[in-house]
Amino acid sequence: MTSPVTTISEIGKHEGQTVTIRGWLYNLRESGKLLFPIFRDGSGTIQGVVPKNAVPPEVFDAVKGLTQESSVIVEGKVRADKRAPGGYELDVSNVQVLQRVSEDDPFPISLKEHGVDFLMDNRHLWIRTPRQAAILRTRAEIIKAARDFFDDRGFVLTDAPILTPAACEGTSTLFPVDYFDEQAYLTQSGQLYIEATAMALGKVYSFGPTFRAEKSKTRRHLTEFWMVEPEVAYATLDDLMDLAENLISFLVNRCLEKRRADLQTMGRDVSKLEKIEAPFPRITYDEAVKMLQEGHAKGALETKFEWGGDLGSPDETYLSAQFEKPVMIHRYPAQVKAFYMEPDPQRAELALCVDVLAPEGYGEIIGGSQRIGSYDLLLKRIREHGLPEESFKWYLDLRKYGGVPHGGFGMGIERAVAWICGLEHVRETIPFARTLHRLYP
RNA sequence: UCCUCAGUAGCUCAAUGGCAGAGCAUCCGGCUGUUAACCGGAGGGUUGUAGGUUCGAGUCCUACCUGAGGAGCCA
Repeated sequence: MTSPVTTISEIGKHEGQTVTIRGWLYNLRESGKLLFPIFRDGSGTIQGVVPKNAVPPEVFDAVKGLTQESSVIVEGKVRADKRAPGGYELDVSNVQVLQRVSEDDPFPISLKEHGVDFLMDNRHLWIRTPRQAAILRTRAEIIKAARDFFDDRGFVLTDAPILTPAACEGTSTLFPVDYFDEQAYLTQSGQLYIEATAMALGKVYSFGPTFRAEKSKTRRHLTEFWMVEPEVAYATLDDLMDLAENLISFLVNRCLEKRRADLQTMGRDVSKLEKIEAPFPRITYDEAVKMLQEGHAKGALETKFEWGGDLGSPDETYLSAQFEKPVMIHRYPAQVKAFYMEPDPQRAELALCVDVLAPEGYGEIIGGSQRIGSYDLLLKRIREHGLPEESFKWYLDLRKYGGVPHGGFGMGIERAVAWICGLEHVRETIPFARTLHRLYP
């Protein structure tokens, strides 16, 4: 085949020309002496047309009865057709079958419905389907957009180690690993390390995987997930909220601009995304408590929320349902938050922190805070939380040598993707999800 | 760890305590505009595992295994 190779997503540029597509057979419809193979190549799908009286007999025979997901190189003429979902069809002139899938062991993912367990056992094949491919392309777009956002604003990428000697926040469960003669753990946040790089470089961010051995079984949890974590020297809580809302607006706008067709493939209601523009509503924890208590009085919430506790999942869902945009809740009681958060100078019982809740019940996608600047207060908090002082010696050094106000936040990529794509579960947002009961494939 | 639900053909699901079934997939045949194509035919089963109740168990009981959704915790 001598015609130029192109991708299905670019095929409209070749209308009237003969081109070569390299991909797989997605589906085949036969109507006697007329065959309709649908090809996919990773960039999209296109229907081919193979009339028996218009092609060499060997081409017709190669397509007739061809099995789903057989790999093929196809040559044909691109023709605009109103009947085609993508606007174009391929009048096939030549086909080379690289590997024919056996009828004895057909491709397991049919075009009909399947259950979660079966699909996750076959995740390595499930990702070939148009919907999953659209999700993975959108995830890639969101990651690229997040990096563009920070790179273009003077942030330096400083990735944190994945193997760590101790917990970043004493509470969550860690995955232990043997590290020669020592015990190491997989990181659960890069935050403490990027506080160090922020003191070196000013504005920094990390992007990488994090691991939490929590026995959580919900649509929002993975044991291995990816975070983008910016950290900024001299930043205040208001600076962080500005940064968070601008980041999220940027990500959503990029997807609307570049991945609109994929969002439609997923069935996403894009009108809801089009409302996502900074600024976002900002409410204090005190105001959130008031709203939750009103919600309970109206019967929308089962339990009455009392000041002082952390927000539960139903509470977050209720609060986010009151707004069309993500809502930023700030100044939680210090007692329910991490040891490193700066107290509010106005009210010492509050922490200068913020959680960003995505709309439509997707829950917390960002959590951040101003960090403690004082050496003495940080040491006091480490002792209060019963953390091993020796492990945090380097972290305390950051306050000993030129401590400054600073802060940052972490955004969970999978939750952000799940919300933007409108998915039921975060397991579809990552190529190979790791959950409580799943380590295969 | 706790609560709830589920497990029957390769897949998705039916079956009042009384002969284990359908659609899709596969195979055979038909069809020149199909859109999860359609039409006709065929093959395909240790009903998650181990016990128990019963004349008789896919169905009822007990334990266990596996998975899902949720709580807690979190991004």
